[in-house]
Amino acid sequence: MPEGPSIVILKDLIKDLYLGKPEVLEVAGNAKNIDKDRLLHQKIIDFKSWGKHFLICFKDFTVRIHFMLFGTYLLNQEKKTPLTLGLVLKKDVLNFYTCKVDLLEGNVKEHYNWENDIMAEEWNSRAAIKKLKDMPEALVCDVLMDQQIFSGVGNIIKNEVLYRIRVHPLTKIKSLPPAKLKALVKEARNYSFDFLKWKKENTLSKHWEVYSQKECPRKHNIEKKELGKTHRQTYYCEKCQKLYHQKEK
DNA sequence: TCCCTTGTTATGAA
DNA sequence: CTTCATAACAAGGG
Repeated sequence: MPEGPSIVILKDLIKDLYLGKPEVLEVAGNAKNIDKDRLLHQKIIDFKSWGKHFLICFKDFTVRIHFMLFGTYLLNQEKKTPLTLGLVLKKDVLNFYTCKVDLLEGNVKEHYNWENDIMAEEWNSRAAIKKLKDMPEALVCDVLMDQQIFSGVGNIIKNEVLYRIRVHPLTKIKSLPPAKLKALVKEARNYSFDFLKWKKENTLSKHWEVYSQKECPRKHNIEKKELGKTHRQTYYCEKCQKLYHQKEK
């Protein structure tokens, strides 16, 4: 569920149902961070996504849903786990489980910059490159997960992008040849759209080249280690992916 | 049954 | 004050 492309699937699914502005007829769920009465009898004016955030926009505020690691949603269905937020609309019921819910006041555009949403039309690769150049000591496995640079990229995308560009996860930004830096930014977006396509086809895992794999496409052994600041699992091929070192003067 | 994870934040140490 | 590391939380699949 949680990486950016999956949120786009949810947004598209719901947007297709509602060309108009549905009114919230009932609000259910145990979400504590928000005053549910705020939503009652209000019209939803838009559904948006930003990175891993799903946004339900009202005139004066926006409800933000973050699915974290285990979050799910159901359309016109229920399940046994406690409901975090349920919205009853005229035609449909939207149920969200195991997610974090927040209310953002005012215009949603004041809260987000879509230039760093990896899935957005507004995506700005030059801005991403500039931010990367400002953190020369950072590791490539960490920067890909940085939501201020690549909003929407998660652990799967991180691993697959690094394999695609044949760069070792422990390479520092300052050591990356310029062409590889560009490729990093370009593939972060490219792979995210492949992820979107394959997720819709239900073939995502079939296309993994390193993530959760035992060997890479060239039949080399895959390493699986907790790397980077956050110690997230990193899958990579020592033979295919090059560890760049900055040249000593 | 146990182990693992598409993620983030609160907390406290340094 | 800031930065960093660790703990905490969650549900379902293999």
